[in-house]
Amino acid sequence: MDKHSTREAGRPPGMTDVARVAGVSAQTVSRALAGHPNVQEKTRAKVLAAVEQLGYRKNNAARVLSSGRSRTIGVVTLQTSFYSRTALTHGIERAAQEAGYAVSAATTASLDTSAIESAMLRLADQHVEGMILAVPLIHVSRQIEQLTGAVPTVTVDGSRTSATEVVAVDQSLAARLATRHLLDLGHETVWHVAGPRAWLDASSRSQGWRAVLEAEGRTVPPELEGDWSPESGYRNGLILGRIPDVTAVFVASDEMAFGVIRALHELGRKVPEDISVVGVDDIALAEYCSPSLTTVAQPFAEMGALAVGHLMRHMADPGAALEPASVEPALVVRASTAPARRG
Amino acid sequence: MDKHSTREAGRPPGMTDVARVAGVSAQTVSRALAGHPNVQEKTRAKVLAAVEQLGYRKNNAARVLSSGRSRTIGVVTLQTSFYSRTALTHGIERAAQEAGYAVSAATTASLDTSAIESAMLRLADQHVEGMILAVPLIHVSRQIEQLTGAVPTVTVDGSRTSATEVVAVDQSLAARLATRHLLDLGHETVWHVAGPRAWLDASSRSQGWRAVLEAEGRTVPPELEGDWSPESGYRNGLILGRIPDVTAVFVASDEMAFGVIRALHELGRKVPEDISVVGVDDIALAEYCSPSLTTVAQPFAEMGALAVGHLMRHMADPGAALEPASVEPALVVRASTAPARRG
DNA sequence: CTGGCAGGTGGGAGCGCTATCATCTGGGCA
DNA sequence: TGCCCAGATGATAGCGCTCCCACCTGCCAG
Repeated sequence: MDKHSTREAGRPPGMTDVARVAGVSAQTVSRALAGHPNVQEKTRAKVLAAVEQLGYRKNNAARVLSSGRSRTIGVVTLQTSFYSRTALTHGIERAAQEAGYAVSAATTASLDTSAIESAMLRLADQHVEGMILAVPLIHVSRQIEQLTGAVPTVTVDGSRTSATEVVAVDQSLAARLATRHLLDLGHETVWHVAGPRAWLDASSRSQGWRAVLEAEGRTVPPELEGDWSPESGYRNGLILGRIPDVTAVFVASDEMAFGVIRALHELGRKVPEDISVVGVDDIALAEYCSPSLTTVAQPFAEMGALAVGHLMRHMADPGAALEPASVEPALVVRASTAPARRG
Repeated sequence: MDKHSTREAGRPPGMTDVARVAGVSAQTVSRALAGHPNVQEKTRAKVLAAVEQLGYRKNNAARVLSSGRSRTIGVVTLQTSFYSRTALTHGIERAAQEAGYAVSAATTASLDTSAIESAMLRLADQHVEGMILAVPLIHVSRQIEQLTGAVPTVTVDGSRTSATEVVAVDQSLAARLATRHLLDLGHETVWHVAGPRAWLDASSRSQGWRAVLEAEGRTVPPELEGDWSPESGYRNGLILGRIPDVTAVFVASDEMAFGVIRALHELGRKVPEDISVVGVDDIALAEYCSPSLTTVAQPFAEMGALAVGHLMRHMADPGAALEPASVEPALVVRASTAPARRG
């Protein structure tokens, strides 16, 4: 049990208080607490005891001001509750925490360059030592270029500036896996409900899908576009379900896939008997959809860790340019896909 | 180091640089930028021009150190991607931003008192001016009691300490709405898949459900318990589906409800023809489930705003105790519920 | 026996900003 | 005309910590 603090002063105890109690200098306290090597075990123990006794807590603001180091990284994310963004953020938080860094999040409601700029500026104001841009940055403004020059930055699934490292899931591969899976099942061709064009990962998936069809000499159906929402999937599903040719659909996200399946269901087209559907993300609910959803799982946690790792190395040596890295998604086959009916 | 030299290009411009360029004192710059009333328009304009010219950005650490005010509030959340937590966090972020406060998030992987304590301490280290506990705090430790005494705190859906304000969705009402809806449809009684007992909102829902059944003189079936995951819903669904009596189920979250429906489906029990299911949350996918899910919508964004509003008032006047506030959920009837079959 | 060297420690000097008080201007009023 | 007050500005002193350097022990080699 901890005892009541003996200090009567209104102010919380400072390093000098600890120093006085431990019978050493403030400087030694600083070193002992920072894990500096050149401190005797005995001294360190005394300091720790004093810290315990006083209930001392470091003052972060003072540390930052004095050292210029904040031990904090910033993450810019879009203000949505799409699974992918949430999962990625968690991966980043965990990895950062393990690396001894705090995470400061700045969300932006839109993808306007100016909105992203302002989020980055907010982080810069907090003296973050590095930033992770988890938004599909397409346009790189002068301002952003300048910021990424000043603060080590890693972009996730986005464009790179001259000074930015990029970490990404190989979205093209995700699309190729999904498309090939459907072709392997005997479908003549595969339709595609894409994400918003402004998102880099959406367009990568679109390209991967197209590439496979072209390589196999299949006709490439016109591409439909959603906005990641289940509702947009539903709308596109209502269209697809009215086209007799459609037997296989690759949807750019699980959430949209739910909408597509729902629409097909309402139109009386059975999944997977009449139409096979593949999503992307492998959200927790994918397995519990009816039918359970075949999808391409994205290693979000791994991504977050990778992004943080890259950022750490970039921060340690801003000069050395790192290779862009990518991690590989994996196909998860469930019940929403079936062999094409030979008719 | 020569302190007499003019500013080098290496370091970002400081307030003294702005002062020099504007031809005023650093003090006046501070006042002008803080929107202090006693500054001439002309002077303020000069300062602003100098700021613009130099690209000056305030140093947050120095401001905090000097003034003791951080203009930041902290949010403690559980490290999950359950919809409810994500949505609430967004509500908080938005409201805080509008109030001119930054949000610092501290996630905890577990509900251990010690884990929550450590998250709160991390926030305290960052000199947050207020905290929002968005975790279902059950056990209040001395340490926590002490922290909430030192930093204005608002709890969302949790216990209150002696110094904490509480904001909550009326979860009991949510449960009563769902249960009564099912009874109104003619079901003899309603089964319940609850959330983890450790969560206050889960137990409130359980109580509300039980209260309605008892008030109506119905038999209260044994309660099943999940962990919010779709998978746990599935497991419980496999049990419920094997009990012939079951015709109506109130599930404590949409995500679990998906699992329940899936399991019932596999067992050949039709929803809603054989069994009606109601969830809680109204996640985006609820409408696109098959059948679309009847659920109780929670006003998460409103909650976030309410919590921030409460916190702001509490911060402004820590003395005056505020009323606990609650917002009301609303039933959304979709296709997963139907009248009981008269047999 | 002495110099040197290394690990430990202490003593300032700031980091960039704001709080506090002092100073200086300009009217309004007797 | 003068006095006084209020509004506008400046000077100074820290906020709590970490940096750089000086210092002081020992202990080894020369």
